[in-house]
Amino acid sequence: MPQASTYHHGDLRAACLRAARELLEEDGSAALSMRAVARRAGVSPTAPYRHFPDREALVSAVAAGGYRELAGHLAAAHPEPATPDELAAVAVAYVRFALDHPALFRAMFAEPCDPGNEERVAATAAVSEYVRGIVRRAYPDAAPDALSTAVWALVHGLAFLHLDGKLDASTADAVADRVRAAVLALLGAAPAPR
Amino acid sequence: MPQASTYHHGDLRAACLRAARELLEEDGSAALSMRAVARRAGVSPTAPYRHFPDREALVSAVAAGGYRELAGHLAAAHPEPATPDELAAVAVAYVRFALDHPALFRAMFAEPCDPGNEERVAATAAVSEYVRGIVRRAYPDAAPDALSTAVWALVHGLAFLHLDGKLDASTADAVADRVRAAVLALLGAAPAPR
DNA sequence: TGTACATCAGTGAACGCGCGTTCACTGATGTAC
DNA sequence: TGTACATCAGTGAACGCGCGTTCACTGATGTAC
Repeated sequence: MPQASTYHHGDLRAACLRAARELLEEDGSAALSMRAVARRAGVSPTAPYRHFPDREALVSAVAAGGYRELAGHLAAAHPEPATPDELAAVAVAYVRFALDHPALFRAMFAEPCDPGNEERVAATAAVSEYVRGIVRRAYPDAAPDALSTAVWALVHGLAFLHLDGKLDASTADAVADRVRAAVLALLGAAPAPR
Repeated sequence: MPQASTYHHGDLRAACLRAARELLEEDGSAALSMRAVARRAGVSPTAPYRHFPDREALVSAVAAGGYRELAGHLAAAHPEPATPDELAAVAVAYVRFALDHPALFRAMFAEPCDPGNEERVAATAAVSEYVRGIVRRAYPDAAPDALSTAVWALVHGLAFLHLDGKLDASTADAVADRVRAAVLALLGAAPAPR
């Protein structure tokens, strides 16, 4: 590292993404800026333009990474949820992810999103497919579109209401209990768990 | 209007709120700025500071107005929803409001919101109380907290998923159908409609 | 193996922008006598 | 009714900021002969 020729960074693209993530983690209400990312990556303000045509592209790439991470996090909560209880555990994980990474979550969902960015569109579709898969397995007899849309919206709404301070998010336990209770209130009596 | 002494505006506070609303309606992804509001109100950039101590105060006031408007819009959809169908109609109205006033809706829910603003806190509480009241009336035997949280989250999630382009919002009918189907999928078989 | 040269990935100065907010000010209004 | 004066609601210049993006550039790398 000392005498390393520092002029060519080596992997600035990855470094930018890492820097962006760090900035989002540090300031939960930060909006990403090219300059801040460059600064954090230790590089001139314009260097990132070698790797991202514009700000939108950077944000989309960060968001896409976030979707993948979220998917992993959900799968870790329960690989194949089938009962309402197991679905509730996945719901808790979704909301937890949002609260643990608020700025990232906002970048993923609340920034006006460029539908032309393929990576991003694909990553969003993957999340939506994942939810649909879960719901279909758990409720094979229900209308899959309506029910999976509803489940995603329910969980997503819980995430944002907590994130935006409309529901108290001060302790993790209280959040988890509330999310579980909400999911069970609607799903506990829902169409024929297998 | 010609010879009116224009120096003293008369009711600049209200004019600022009106201007802010107009700006939000015109650019669905606009973030409010003091200067833009002043410009729109036809007044010097600093005049609004006579009426709002800072930007946050202006935004909160606008948001509070939005909550009241939303409440009226929901009540207009159905004054006393009791069946799942009637609840679905209110849900459609909620999502419709979000899509018809995207920037306002974001200002209401997605801006990091100052919990010190009493007007705003009260207006939020009113929305939440309204939902609770509806749910309690429709499902008197259910746990009211869990169920009303769930219903609000479901509807709120539907609103944001459409708003942020994760669900197709290109035609009003498709949105209404999807919202209705989602609500009925979860509520149709839910605890004992009265 | 050595050299010429194209390519690539950075730099740094500069552009023009809009913003929130402060400050000293001034024109209009209303109240007390 | 008329006048002096306090108060109020505006103005306009200025501050310092960070931003996205462009441009001409330069240092490092790798390839062809």
